[in-house]
Amino acid sequence: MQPKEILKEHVSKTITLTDEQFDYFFSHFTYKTFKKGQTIIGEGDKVDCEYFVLSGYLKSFFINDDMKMFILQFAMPTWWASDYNALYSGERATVNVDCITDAEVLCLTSQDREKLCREIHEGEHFFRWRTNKGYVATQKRLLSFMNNDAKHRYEELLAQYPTLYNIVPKQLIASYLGVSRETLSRLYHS
Amino acid sequence: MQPKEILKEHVSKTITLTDEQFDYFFSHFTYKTFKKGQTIIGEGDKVDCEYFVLSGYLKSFFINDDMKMFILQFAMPTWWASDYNALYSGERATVNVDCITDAEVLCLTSQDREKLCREIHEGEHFFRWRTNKGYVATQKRLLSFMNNDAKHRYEELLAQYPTLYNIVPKQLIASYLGVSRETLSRLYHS
DNA sequence: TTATTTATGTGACCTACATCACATTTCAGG
DNA sequence: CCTGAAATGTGATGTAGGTCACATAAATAA
Repeated sequence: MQPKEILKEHVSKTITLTDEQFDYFFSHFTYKTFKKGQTIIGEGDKVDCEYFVLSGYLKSFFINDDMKMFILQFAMPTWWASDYNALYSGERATVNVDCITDAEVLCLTSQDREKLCREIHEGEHFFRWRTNKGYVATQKRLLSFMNNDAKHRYEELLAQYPTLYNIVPKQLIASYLGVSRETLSRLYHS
Repeated sequence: MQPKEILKEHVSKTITLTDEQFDYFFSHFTYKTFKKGQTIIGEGDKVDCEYFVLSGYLKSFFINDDMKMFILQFAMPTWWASDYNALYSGERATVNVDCITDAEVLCLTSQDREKLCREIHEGEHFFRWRTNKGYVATQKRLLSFMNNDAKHRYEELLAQYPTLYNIVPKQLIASYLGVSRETLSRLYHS
């Protein structure tokens, strides 16, 4: 399937655009490819894009002072990724985004997103709903963090995204769950 | 300050509306008062409103199977509160909202919010940005949960919201931080 | 293929925080 | 102003999960 079709199908789940409107919408995106391991957003960068994943897997993550990594999100096809704090506030990136596998993405600059939101009311609607879904999902994850132990969170993750298990190194799964890789290893060998 | 002025000042930080537009916007809100301890949204309720706090303090929280409480958010004046999952999905409430103190709020039904978003482009813009801020804040809190220990999170909370310390029972602060009340007590007596 | 890194498994031990028990203080209602 | 009910403090003890150390396996480069 073509990038344009993938995006169209995704957007159509929330809003209805005429073909002309969608052509215009799509014209603001730039197609890019990245290699496995490549950095898309690095800490300290100026952030001006968000990324719509066409193929492959990204991760957005934070590195603390002890060089320990915490994964905020895995991004799979039709998901969006960026450092949304930096993107909306204009501050430098504190969150990194890089490629777990080779990946194809569509880039949308913050400027163009705001332009599209201004020019196409439905576009603004789309981005409101997308953000809202992200908000609710993050809140659920926060609750799960407070409420459940590591084993429970591990099972939850696998139930929700079975594909991750085969594609993503266990280290990264551990970083997502907020446990050490040793603990994760013990969890699923029991 | 009047409810209308409080909301206007709040909304003006993100968007510009003419007086007529704002009058129309405001006409969709309903003023309500609640007593300390009163439930605004209870688990299992049908949720059709979100609440803009004019005065007082609310909390939104989740109760797990062991009857343990987890606080998602304290809502203070000019903050919004609801069960946003239930509100957007139409499902029953899993998150409760109640009053820590006597409170005045403005209620906006989900229907009216969507109506306003449809009729006033700037309105949609406002709600998109508000949600985005919530999203980023929740993501930061999630990171803090993974990264920092209870003491660090405690100091972070007090630095950000010093007023909470005097108004909100320590139990609730503990529930927000995700530690037992005993542990919290030990943290700040050392 | 082999060499060299990088990911994973597993034991021993440590620590932050939970839980339970009970004392003490604070507060709201009569 | 008293009185019972919450809220808070504090000790003793348990446990999930961290950290360190090293073995093994898998992936990537040469």
